Amino acid sequence: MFVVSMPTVDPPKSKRDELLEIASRLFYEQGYHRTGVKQIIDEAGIAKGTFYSHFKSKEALAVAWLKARHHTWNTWMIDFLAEKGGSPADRLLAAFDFLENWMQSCNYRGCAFVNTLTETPEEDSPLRTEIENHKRDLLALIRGLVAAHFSNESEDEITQIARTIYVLFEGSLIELQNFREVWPVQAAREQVKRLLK
Amino acid sequence: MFVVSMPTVDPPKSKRDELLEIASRLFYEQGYHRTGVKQIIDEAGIAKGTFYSHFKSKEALAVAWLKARHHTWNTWMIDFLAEKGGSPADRLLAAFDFLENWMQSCNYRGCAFVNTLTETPEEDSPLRTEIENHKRDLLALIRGLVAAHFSNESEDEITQIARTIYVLFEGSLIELQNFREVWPVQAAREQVKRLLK
Amino acid sequence: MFVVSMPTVDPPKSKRDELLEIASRLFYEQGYHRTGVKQIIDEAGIAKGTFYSHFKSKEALAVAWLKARHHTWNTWMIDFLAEKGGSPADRLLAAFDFLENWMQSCNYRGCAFVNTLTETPEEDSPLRTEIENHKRDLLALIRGLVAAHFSNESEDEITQIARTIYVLFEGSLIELQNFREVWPVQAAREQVKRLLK
Amino acid sequence: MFVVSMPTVDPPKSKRDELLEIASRLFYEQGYHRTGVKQIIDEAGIAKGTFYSHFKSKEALAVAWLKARHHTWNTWMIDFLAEKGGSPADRLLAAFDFLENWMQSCNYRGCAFVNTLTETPEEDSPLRTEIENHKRDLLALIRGLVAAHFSNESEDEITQIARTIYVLFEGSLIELQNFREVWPVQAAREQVKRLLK
DNA sequence: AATGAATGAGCCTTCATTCAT
DNA sequence: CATGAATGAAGGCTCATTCAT
Repeated sequence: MFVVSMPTVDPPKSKRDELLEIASRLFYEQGYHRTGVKQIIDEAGIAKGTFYSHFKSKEALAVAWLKARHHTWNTWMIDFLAEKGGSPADRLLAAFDFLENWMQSCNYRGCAFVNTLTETPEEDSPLRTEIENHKRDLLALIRGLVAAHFSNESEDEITQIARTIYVLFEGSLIELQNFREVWPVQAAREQVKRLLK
Repeated sequence: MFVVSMPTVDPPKSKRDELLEIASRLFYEQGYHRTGVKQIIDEAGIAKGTFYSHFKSKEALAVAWLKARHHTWNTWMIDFLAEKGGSPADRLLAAFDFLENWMQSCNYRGCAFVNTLTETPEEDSPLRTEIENHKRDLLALIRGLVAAHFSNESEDEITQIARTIYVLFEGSLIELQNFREVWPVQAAREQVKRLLK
Repeated sequence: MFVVSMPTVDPPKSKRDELLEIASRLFYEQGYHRTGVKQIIDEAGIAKGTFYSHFKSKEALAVAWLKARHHTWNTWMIDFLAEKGGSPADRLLAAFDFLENWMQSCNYRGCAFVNTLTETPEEDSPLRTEIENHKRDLLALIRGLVAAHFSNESEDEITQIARTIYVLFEGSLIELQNFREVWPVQAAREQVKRLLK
Repeated sequence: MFVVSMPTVDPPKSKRDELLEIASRLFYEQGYHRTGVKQIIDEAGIAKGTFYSHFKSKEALAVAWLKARHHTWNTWMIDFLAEKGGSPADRLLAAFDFLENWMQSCNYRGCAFVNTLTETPEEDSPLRTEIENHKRDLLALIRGLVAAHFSNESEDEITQIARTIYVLFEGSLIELQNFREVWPVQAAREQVKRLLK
């Protein structure tokens, strides 16, 4: 069975990449605010100043993290969908399998973007921009698959269905985190199945 | 039109209540970790020691906050449903109207419980217990209305539908926070409408 | 074999006595500065104000503690000497047996008076007065036994021997605390044995 | 006459050394617990953060203090013995002269190691390790001189005598601190004189 | 007597960032 | 590029004591 797990990465080429990799792990596992610059540089074995020669601030690092994670996560999921499906409908359902598998990996801490969103009240924060972009792309991905599935439906109808699936996806994401049980994603997937008939 | 907004409260009877009120506002607006004890006591105009004679720790205060908010929020929503609906189905739909109204109130920062969840990786935190309790109660509320609507369906079917609606509710909650646009809740409500037919 | 241990005390008659008893235990086990008034009143189950109606300050409580301990400890040791000895010389040696037994009781934390001395740099502190009194009395006790043993020696000679034994006693006290081994007191006792020949 | 006093030190090379020097003085004069990090940094004229870039904790600073003092104090005493004596026996007696001189220096506050011992009930504290090491070395120093003096005695006998002298030394140390009078060390020295005959 | 809220200075430690070297 | 000392506000929390009730 295909198991969702972060692909192991090659040894990072640069100090910057190494910092990014360390920060990615810590930001995800502990959250943005709970992770201090000190911890990052300690784990990287570099000096304070070096850190700031690579990133102008902790926030800038977090932006880089979200940008990178956007790419990684998308690749990760799209590869999973390709592995599983089949038809657009199969792929849409596979997105929820992806979620279920991910949640069952030991370190599941929810969605990095949602977690960062709730930690960031300021609407004009650059972090919020990354988060919105990521989620818009996810919605667009879903919409693409819905459009391929329902080739005869109106644009509006397709948008509506895509949004519904998206909301189900996001709701699953957060409730898996809350309850650490699989029923939220299973309920969501069943509903999507019905939607795609 | 009925507008969702926190009912104004009477002048607090005790310093403890005042602290709780101030903390509630700050925790909600800024998040748990971004709000310092210093800020709370400054706004309350009291000394550090006084704070700790009322609450044994910042975390204990946050637990008290979530417990109180659980009650306030439930009352708030249940009153809204009573105002609007009618039938159990109407009430279920009204829950999403509630969400839409709430989101349009100027200070919407999402769900206090979800926000605190993502700030709290430790699964054994007392905060997590409050969060889970709150969400379980919300799910139970929804399930009660679904059961009243579908009196002929099996228990399993009712559970399944309730869970779906719950996931749609939670997904709306978070996406309203992300996009500050109403479409997520509208898509969710439309889906619920279909589910209840 | 006779074992040194604090005699169990009757249930305290007054709140004051109870406070004193609790504080005695905590001051001895944790030291004077490490023991807070809060901990004392918590263990006593009384309010802050009540504490200060019984003792005008934490220092006053400590003075009361040392005064009481002076009496308790003296009784404790003198009873032990009476049990053991015999001749004045036997009693002097028994003082070191007393030390050895005491040290082997699980909670040995050294001499309360010496510990408080080292925690109290201010020479004019009321605590220092109690400490000095206690030690002067101990020296006097030893001198009395030495005088009884060496009835033909000059006053000066007796004083000199008493002081030597006293210094050996004090040195044992502190080194038992440091090494948690019995050799310091055994070496001291052997020396006293020779001195008394 | 040779007077015992801390040799004046060159202007410290580094901030770290300066901090250590200031802390050494304060820890000795006021005790470990009564000396706050705040006071240390105020006297050093540096910021809080700077302190913690040099020492990871107050306890780590205290360990550094005891390590340095171990070295300083040993040098101090050994130099004194070299200055005075002569034969091993002379040196052993000179150790008590050292004590007497030291005590008469205005700031005598007893032995830093003994003082810290009584402030530190936790047997597994890193401070306790330093204290034990220091005292073991002192005992070894005494034993070396005793062995040189009594070249014909058995190892056991030498150990026994060394321990006795050590206990006399420690007893003097603490009683000089208690009474601020010279008789304890004089009594001890007389006894040592007899022991070495 | 007894309560416990109130004080405010103090506790040790961490924060993100800067800058001279 | 890299270092790491320096900043100073802020982190959560405890201290001994007072005082109105």
